[in-house]
Amino acid sequence: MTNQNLTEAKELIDRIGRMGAADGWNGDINPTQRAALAYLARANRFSRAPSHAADYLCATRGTVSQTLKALARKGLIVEQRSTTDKRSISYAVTDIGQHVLTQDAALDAALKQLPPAEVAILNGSLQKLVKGVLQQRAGRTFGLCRTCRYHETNANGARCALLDVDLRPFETNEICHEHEDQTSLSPSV
Amino acid sequence: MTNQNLTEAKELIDRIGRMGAADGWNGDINPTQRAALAYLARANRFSRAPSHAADYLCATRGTVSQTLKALARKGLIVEQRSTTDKRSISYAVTDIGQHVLTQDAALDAALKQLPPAEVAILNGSLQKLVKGVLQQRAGRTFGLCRTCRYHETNANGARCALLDVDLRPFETNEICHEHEDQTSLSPSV
DNA sequence: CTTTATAGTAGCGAGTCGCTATTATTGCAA
DNA sequence: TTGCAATAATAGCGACTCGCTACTATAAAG
Repeated sequence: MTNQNLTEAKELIDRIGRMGAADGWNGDINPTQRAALAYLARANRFSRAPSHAADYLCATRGTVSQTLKALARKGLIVEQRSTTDKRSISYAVTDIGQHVLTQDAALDAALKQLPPAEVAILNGSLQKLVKGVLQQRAGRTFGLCRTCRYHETNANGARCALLDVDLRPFETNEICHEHEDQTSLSPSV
Repeated sequence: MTNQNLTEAKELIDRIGRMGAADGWNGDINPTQRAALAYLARANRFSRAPSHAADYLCATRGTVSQTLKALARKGLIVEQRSTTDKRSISYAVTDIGQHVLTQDAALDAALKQLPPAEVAILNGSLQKLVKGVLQQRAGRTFGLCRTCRYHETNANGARCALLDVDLRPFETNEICHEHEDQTSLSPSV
């Protein structure tokens, strides 16, 4: 029956995701656009390019490029061209975009009905799953800045040892495209 | 920080679902078609109509109608018109369709890496979430036949008290569109 | 024997999605 | 310094999803 459980888990994940998607058609945007918007809202200033969003969303750059252009057209994000590298673009979420993000519904409510402790356990299992899938497709982890191997604290506050920049306090709670786990060194499986 | 946990849970669910979707582009079909195919493979003979799949997949009948036609075009399912009700159609998964379904990959492997006990707990939480969302959108539960309020055992074996038909043993492990929880009688919330 | 409800579908418009070019730009190396 | 491979983003294609509004059968209820 363990195999039955695996099948069921897979179906449940798919189904709950699909419900979240059906739920995400609110507020003039579609589920994919909502996911991209949510990513940008949670990503730090080094991780708001189309290619980063594509990595996170497990889609191609071409697809994400279209999605972001649609969001920009609707005024939910704004393009910010880099001065140092003229190829790259960073998108910032506007106030309207932030507001649209708050209009979630069903899944939020369902989560609130679960005991906080259970949500924590659920998070743990889901994180393991994400990590497991990531391992196979050689994807990036996109963890919180402060949980990264390159995160340091010094006299000024926080610092990223990889990019060699100081970090504002709030930034350490954002998602980073360069994130790498501290607990590595398990050579494979 | 409990609010942080809720946001994270939502993001994780979305992300793992999206990974599963990206994963589902294997074998000449897209993720939606795979989901519909998987549903038909798990549904009992009373639950394989377009409208039932639409209910399960949280999509409109129109959309699902197209998806099923695409699957039929590819030979993964076959149309079976009902003789009693000439309006309704039931789809059956072909051998080829069954074979395509086995070609999953990343998510399956990641699930296998989790301890079975953790998978069981995960299932429990996800089921509660699904139930919670369903409650809000007044959707059907689509549980296993044998866990239904109308499931009975008699001299012949199993029976459905709602549809008043005898059931073959394997059918009690299939998903049913008419499924209703036994533990009801909580008038609302 | 008409309403009224139900099951499935067609067609529309916007958009996703993988794919293959294509255009800028950057960085490295001869 | 010129040349060229890598990188970032995008355009365009074809198949498809998706919500939506009709629309056609058929079935059931009055």
